[in-house]
Amino acid sequence: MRLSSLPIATQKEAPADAEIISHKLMLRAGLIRKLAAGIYSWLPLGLRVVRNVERIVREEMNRAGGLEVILPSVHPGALWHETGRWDIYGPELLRFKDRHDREFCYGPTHEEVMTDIARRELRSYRQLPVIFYQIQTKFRDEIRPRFGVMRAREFVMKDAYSFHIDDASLQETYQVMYEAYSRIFERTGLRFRSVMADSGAIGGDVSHEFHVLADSGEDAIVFSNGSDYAANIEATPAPVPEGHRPAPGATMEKIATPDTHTIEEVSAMLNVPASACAKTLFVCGHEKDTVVALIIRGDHELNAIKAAKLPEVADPLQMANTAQIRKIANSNPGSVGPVGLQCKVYADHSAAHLSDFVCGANEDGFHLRNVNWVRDLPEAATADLRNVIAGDASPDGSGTLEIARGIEVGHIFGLGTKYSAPMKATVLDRTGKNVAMPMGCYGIGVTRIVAAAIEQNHDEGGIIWPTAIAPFQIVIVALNLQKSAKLREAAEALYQRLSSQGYDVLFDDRDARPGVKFADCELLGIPVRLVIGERGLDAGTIECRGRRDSDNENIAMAALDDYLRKKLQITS
RNA sequence: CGGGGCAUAGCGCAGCCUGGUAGCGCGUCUGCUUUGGGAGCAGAAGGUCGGGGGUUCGAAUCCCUCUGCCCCGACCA
Repeated sequence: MRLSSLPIATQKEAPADAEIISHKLMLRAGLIRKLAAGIYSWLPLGLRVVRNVERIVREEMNRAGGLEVILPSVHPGALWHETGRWDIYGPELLRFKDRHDREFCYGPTHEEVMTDIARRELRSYRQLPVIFYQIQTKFRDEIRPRFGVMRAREFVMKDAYSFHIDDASLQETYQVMYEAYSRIFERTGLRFRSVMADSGAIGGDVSHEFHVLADSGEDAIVFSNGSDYAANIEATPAPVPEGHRPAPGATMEKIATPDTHTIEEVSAMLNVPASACAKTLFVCGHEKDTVVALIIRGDHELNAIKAAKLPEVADPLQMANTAQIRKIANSNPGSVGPVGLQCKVYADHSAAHLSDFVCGANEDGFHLRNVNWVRDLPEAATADLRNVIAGDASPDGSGTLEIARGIEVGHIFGLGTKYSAPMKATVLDRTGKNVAMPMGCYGIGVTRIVAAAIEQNHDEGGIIWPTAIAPFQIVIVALNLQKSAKLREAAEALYQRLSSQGYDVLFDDRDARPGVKFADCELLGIPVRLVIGERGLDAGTIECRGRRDSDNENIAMAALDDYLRKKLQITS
């Protein structure tokens, strides 16, 4: 592509509403443009990256035995009623009606549609297992779209679904897909990690997530320094304290703590560590108008996924509002505690292990000190309610846990018959009996990978694309073309030659000053830059520089092919 | 959804408090000069100040309302 024919100008300043680096750079480089909140257009350079990611995904899906399809993005509501998800999916499901007043939705995921295909087409165990996949636009009406295409409402996803005669076959395919995913992310050139995950709303028992590692990631992922244990923090069990709870010491006393609301403030005022405080959180109960109290040690954080699994607690987790808290605790948030509560109380294992702890007194401006379970309040039901913290023992018993940030770009699930049973997607087994097919589903956020790649790979100058997904492998910068016909001929010839050799080449043939061209090269992040100027022309050399290099290399024209092969070593 | 904020040229912003002919930087266009790290000079185009309503002789500015967008939020107990 000739840059002179691309009518998209790069920008020095990013729009004020872009917050994270990938969003800013994508806008400045002209990869995307916003149409509405969470809805983006992909411009030529951005689309090339998307297509490269898609190509890798498609190749590996095909290699894993997947069959590509394209399913409709608009779904009849009736299909979603069959599985009950029309009612439980919530406002993220974009619903609308056609001219006949019939219900439809824009597909946020395609289990229903895929299962409908399966139940129509699949008749016999002899046809199984089968993997269908598609690469297609999804829409999820996110509460708060943000971070550009990272958390967009409309996005491109690869979703695959597998159908099986039994769980053993599902597990086999699950493993195949796990390996395919690992290859996909290796081939993108990104640093990634697979972790065990909570299967969440989609259901099933086995589940792994694939995360691109980046400090700006929204997810916390946990791994052991003593084993290969790795999991999403949501799914990591916290260790249960060992040994007996220390015996109660001094008598419980009430102390005035005016204007002291947070654990930090309380622990500073009373000069006790946060780990000797108990914080009380009220969440909405499963039964209407009930609340449940959750007690967590002061230095710990509530894990919403774990809490929502408690039988008395509403799923998804919803915090009680101030009015509900006042009603049950007789005080405002900031002074609440577990002593004397009339509602169901759960204590995290670590909180249940506390003796002589500090907590709110259920009276505004007061806290209690030297509080003890059994002696001062009934023993609470215990559960794992907290996020693990760095240094906790690994759940598999070897090593301690460390925490890193990640961007979730892939997720695979063993679904079982969660969809096939209600939708009656059955086949005949060897004995001639109808059985519901266990299913797996496997997703990759194609457009999110593009943003994640930038989050992980950028510098002050701009994007640094991994070669495999870069919009172009090579950029030819021709300096002062207008001054020398000879220079122009040489640049043209090089562009033609490299293009015909199969390289994706961007030719900066604009009549712009050198500084402008160099700055754009860095912003666009093309892996290899070749500069043609008067300097090397007569000497028969060309100036080469990798995007991450700090210096130029002058390569003899004859040696250019070797240089490029080495620099761009493309894995496949 | 709750709370906060913003909306003025393609992008970034000022002007608003204290009402009186809409500005700056970048970008764009023309010309000349310049040409190895986002050039200089001269000129130009481009805005119904998000929409609607009100107050006023007069509204970007004050008031009401609608819309759009952004940020924060279940981690405060």
